[in-house]
Amino acid sequence: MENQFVIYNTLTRKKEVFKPLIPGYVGMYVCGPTVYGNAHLGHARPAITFDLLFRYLKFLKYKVRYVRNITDVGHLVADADEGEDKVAKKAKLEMLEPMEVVQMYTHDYHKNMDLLNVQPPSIEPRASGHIIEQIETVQKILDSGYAYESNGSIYFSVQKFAENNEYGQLSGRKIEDLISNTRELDGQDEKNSPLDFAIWKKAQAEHIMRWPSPWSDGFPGWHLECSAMSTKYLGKQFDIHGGGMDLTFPHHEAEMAQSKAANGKPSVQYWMHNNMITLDGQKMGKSLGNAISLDQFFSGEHPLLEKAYSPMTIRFFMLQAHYRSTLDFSNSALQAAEKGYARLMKAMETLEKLPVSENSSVDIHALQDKVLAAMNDDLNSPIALAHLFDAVKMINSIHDKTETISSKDYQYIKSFLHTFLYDVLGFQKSIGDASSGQEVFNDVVDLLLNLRIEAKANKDWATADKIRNELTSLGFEIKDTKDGFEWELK
RNA sequence: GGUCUCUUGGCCGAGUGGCUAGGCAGUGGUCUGCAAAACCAUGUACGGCGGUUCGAAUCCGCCAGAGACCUCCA
Repeated sequence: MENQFVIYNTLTRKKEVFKPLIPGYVGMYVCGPTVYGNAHLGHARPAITFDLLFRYLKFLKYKVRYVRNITDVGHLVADADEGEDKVAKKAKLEMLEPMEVVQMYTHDYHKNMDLLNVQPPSIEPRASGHIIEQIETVQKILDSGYAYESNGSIYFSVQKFAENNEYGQLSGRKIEDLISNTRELDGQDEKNSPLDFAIWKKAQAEHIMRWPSPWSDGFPGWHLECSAMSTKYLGKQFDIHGGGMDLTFPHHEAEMAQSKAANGKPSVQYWMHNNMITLDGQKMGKSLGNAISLDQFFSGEHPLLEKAYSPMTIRFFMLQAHYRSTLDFSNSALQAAEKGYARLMKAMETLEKLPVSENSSVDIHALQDKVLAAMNDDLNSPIALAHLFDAVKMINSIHDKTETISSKDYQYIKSFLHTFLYDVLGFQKSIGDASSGQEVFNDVVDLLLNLRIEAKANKDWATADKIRNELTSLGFEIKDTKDGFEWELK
């Protein structure tokens, strides 16, 4: 059976069979964070979505170059707005250097991505480290005739570009609609048309991040960095470009136009966009002031959070929804995810000690096919997970001896589940480091519980209950089993 | 205002023109001295009104509600 990997292409609004430009190799570019605030739940969505894609492509034996940028240029303006002299006169050292801000939040982002088990991309370029490339890109666009200079700034002429190129295709917009719907904004008089966007901007006096260029001391336009850096690391044409849906317009539309203007051909084969995380039905975003940071999720320190949620709970929560659907945050949804994830991981532990039989009563290949078919259908992780819960049922049934599995099948499915859950979905076992002190501690708890077994054997319920109750009050959870006990420290 | 999208059972969340998604909660059971945990089993659904069709929650139209983008945003 032919089972091809299909992905939804925003450009064509259809699912398409994925076929890389060069067989066996994939170039993908994803818009990373603008590092001016703590990483929040919204940042985790594209990171996890495209981490899944990255991992799955590697699982399919592609050699992948994954580029995810850090935007550290263009949006950073000195805090002292409104020309307040008192603030400006204060000692310079009391103000944060822009790069200090960038460093702080980049570190925060990386730390949280690690916790979420998001693999680092192959290359993580920073906009500030590619000013030269961006200036070159501006020059190329000027040479192509689709840009013009105005008062030291360079603007991209959308209407001129649209005369013999597509503009608006990605975001489904028409030039006429764009013209009639553009708002009146300040500082638009330099532009020939409100549709035009800056690719190089002359810096105002208060703008602290600035670089020399042939046109002015200034900084590159926001959309430009992605064109320049994707071209540099992936070539003029590459396979996949990803990002949040909110970036389709204007960012990606502009990027597409710039890249084509600079390179003469369309750059991206497949555009993929993840949907938003919502809070009470509204997009969660820093600018909306309703974003909950990942640090807060992991610590539980936020008025809206009933408790702390582990990074794996967040990861599981996201993968339980399709990446192109909005996903609504709530405590009950996260707690449901937490329990579901625990059940899945518990079954993975049970998997290690399954009894094998002569024959299998279960069809492990059918299971594997269903999981992979779901992934092949535009990364349908929720369906894949649904089938993995069938696997949970299967594992538990074999454990309870109501189903059987052959040794050969056992090795096969164990290997597949390990690969799929840990390498593709990126789940991790809960981190329980067994240091030597920990082992002694474990032995002591076992000792106490063995005493309890003896007490039980003697029908000394008072002692048995005392041991259990006291341990419980210390935060242990005691479970009696057929042949003994299990415990864990909550 | 323009463009587009969404509306699924107590909650989250898939999917499909006719065949049980799944998770959590609930209920019943197994296990247990009791309990907890675990495991097994299980119900309620597709915003409203029309239309197409042998058959629609799934396609079309209208209405209602919600959201996204149009400005920095994942």
